[in-house]
Formats: sequence, C-alpha cells, structure tokens
Amino acid sequence: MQTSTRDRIVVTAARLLQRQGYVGTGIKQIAQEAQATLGSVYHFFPGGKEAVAVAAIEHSSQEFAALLQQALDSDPDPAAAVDACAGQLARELRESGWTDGCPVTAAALETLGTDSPIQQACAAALRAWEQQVAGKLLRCGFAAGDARDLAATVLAALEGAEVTAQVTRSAEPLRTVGRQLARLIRSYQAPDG
Amino acid sequence: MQTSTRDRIVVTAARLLQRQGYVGTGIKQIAQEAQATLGSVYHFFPGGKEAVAVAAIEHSSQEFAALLQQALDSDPDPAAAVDACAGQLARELRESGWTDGCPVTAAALETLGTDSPIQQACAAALRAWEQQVAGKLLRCGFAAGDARDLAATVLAALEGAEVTAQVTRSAEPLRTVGRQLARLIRSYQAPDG
DNA sequence: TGCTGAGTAGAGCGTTCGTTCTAGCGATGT
DNA sequence: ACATCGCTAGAACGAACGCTCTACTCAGCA
Repeated sequence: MQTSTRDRIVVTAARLLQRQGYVGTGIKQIAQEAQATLGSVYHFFPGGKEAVAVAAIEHSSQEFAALLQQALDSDPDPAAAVDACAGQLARELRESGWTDGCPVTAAALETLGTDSPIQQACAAALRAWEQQVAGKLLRCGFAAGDARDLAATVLAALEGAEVTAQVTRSAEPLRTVGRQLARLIRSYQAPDG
Repeated sequence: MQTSTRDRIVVTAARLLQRQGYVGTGIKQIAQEAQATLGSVYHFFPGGKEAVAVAAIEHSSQEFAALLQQALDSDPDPAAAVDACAGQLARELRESGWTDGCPVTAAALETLGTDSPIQQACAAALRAWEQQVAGKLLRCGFAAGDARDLAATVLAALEGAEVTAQVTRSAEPLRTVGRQLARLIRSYQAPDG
C-alpha cells in the first residue's frame, strides 16, 4: 500500500467535501472511497466527521496554496500572473467536468451560522491565499494599501468566477474575470496610477 | 391568516436554503418553520423536496433581482451604482449576522454534478442578474462587448466578495470589491478607454 | 342532509445518518 | 511463547431523513 490509510482518508474527504459539501458527504462514503473502514476513520479521527473535515480542509488549503504560488510565480508581471491564475483554474475546472471548484467554499457556506472549527479552517485558508496574492503585489512594488485591496478583490473575483463557471458549465467567466483583473491591476501601474 | 400556506412554504424554504443549503435543509424543518404540516407541503408540491427547492430559488431570484435593480437605479453613474450595490449587500449581510448571503450559491454548489432542475434554476438566476447589470451598462453608453465582460466580472466579484465577507464575518471584502469594481468600470470611461 | 374536494394533521414506512462497540489481525518486544 | 499495540473490520444503535399513507376538518352546493 503506497499511501497511508490516514492520508487516503484525508485526500478522499477533501475531494468529496469539495464536490458535495459537508452535509452532503457521509463518513461511510469517505471510508468506502478511501478504501478504509469505519473503524479506521474513527481510529485516526476520534473527533468524528468534524475532525475529518477540518483535516481535509487544511489539506486542500495547502494544496491550493502551492498551485496558486506556482501560478503567481509564472510571470513577473502581477497582472499577467493573475490572469494566468484564472486560466489555470479554468483549465482544471473543465478537466474535472466542472465539479472540482474551490475546495472550501461549499463547506464554508454550510457552517456559516455556527462557530465550528470547519468555518475557522475555511477562513484561515482564504486569509492565507489572500496573503499570497498580496505578497506578490508587494514584491512588485505596489503600495501596501493597494496590494491589500487588490488581493482581496482578486481572491473574491476568482472565487465568484469559479462558482459562476461551475454553475454555467463554462470557462468564460474565469477567462473574462482574469482579463478584467489584469486590467484593474495595470490601472495602478499607469502613470497617473 | 394573512399569507397563504403555499407562500409561507416557499418563503421559508428560500430562507433556509440560503442559510443551510439543499442537503442541510429538511422538509420537516421547512414545514415546521412555515407553520405548515408535512401533508400541506406535499399537497402543494407533489414533486417533493426538489420541487419546493426550485420554487424557493425562483422566488429568491426574483426577490434579489428587485433589490439589484433598485441599487442599480440609485445612481446614474454605473460605477457608483455598482459600488452602492456592494454597500447594500454589505449592510444586509451584517444585519443578518452574516448568515443571509447569496440565495442560490449554497444550493447551486451542492447540485453541481447533477443536471437537476435546482442547478438549472440557479444558473437562470445568475444569468438574469448578469443581464440586469449589463443592461445598466448598455444604457450608460458602454459597448456591447465591454458591458458583457464587465457585467460578468461585477457579478462574479460581488458573489465572491459576499462569500468572503460571510466567512470572515466582515463587511470589508464587499466594501473593497465595490470600490475596485467602480475603478474598473471608470477605466472604460477614461479618454483612452 | 349528504357529497365533493381542498387542505390539515401526523403516524409510520424504509433508508441512511454519525457514532459506538467488540472482535480480530499482524508485526514487534521480551 | 506470549503480551502488547497500532490498526482493521463490520455489526448495531438511536436519530433523522424523504416520502407515503390514512384520517380528519370544513366550506360550498344541491
């Protein structure tokens, strides 16, 4: 067995959470698709379903952070990098049949009223990704305030575009938003920025 | 009894769907909170839970369309109108304790893989809202292509900002995105647009 | 007075949920 | 050889799920 049972549970749970949300994903389904048994799940995660979900979200958070960093580093120009990032999201979304969107949105929306650790994990993921974008902008010479505002906008727009793309089963929203975000970023680099 | 039983079911289902998603909302909960009985629900909606959800989403779609139109009409300048729209969303979100976000996102994300009527209702709602924004831009003299791209970006960004605002329990993402969207729109009105 | 049909009321169906439980496996240490 | 321990395996629990079903109320009408 190449991967450990625990890892298989986390990875499987992450994928299912991404596609079906928290309530829509059952512990038994996770165990079955991870080729583990119920006993194993509760052995590694005595905290039950919620603990599995938190571990899965943290896994997804780091996994996407790596992809995001790679896309941001792909071009020295931040506007082009953000556009590339949107393109990357569009490509992966299409390849997955429009099912694998943002790995935390679905779970986050379902646990909003509560102050569950799931919600906190999702918030932490969003904050970390935003920091990555802001860091790229800072390194490119943007003012701190501009970098913060732009990073928040970039992340929100990409998030929304991904949802729209999933619902309409089209890559166009992501492509369009990528172009518009690039334009917005460049507007700060213009002479009268 | 002022409102009809059917209307109470639809309105209650819409609110619950918005907050808890499709899977997280039970038929019995809808019936209870709507002060109706299970028999009444299945009397008015022989299609069961799915039919209730579709009716609720269509209701939410029209309700939000009215609010959106009102915000868009509040200012002749499209950039200011979009910013006002973001502000309006931020205000309502805070007043609801960060629970009442986009009325279709949660339900849409849960039914993505499927081709259920719920997913189609959500897609129709998004398309209708985008058309409203595009219409405003067209009326303000924007080129058709620009209006379409901007409308898609505005809607995606607002959608994403609302999710971010809900997860972080802060109005700032919506305020920031509103300002940045206004800037983006104005960049098309500049002399070298 | 009795019929009809819309709407109300809720018991109960089979299924699935998250969780707990006991039993057992195989590798390791002594 | 034996005990220990990490892990696997799945039966079983109570609760909740969506849905079906029968019984009931009550207004309208001849």
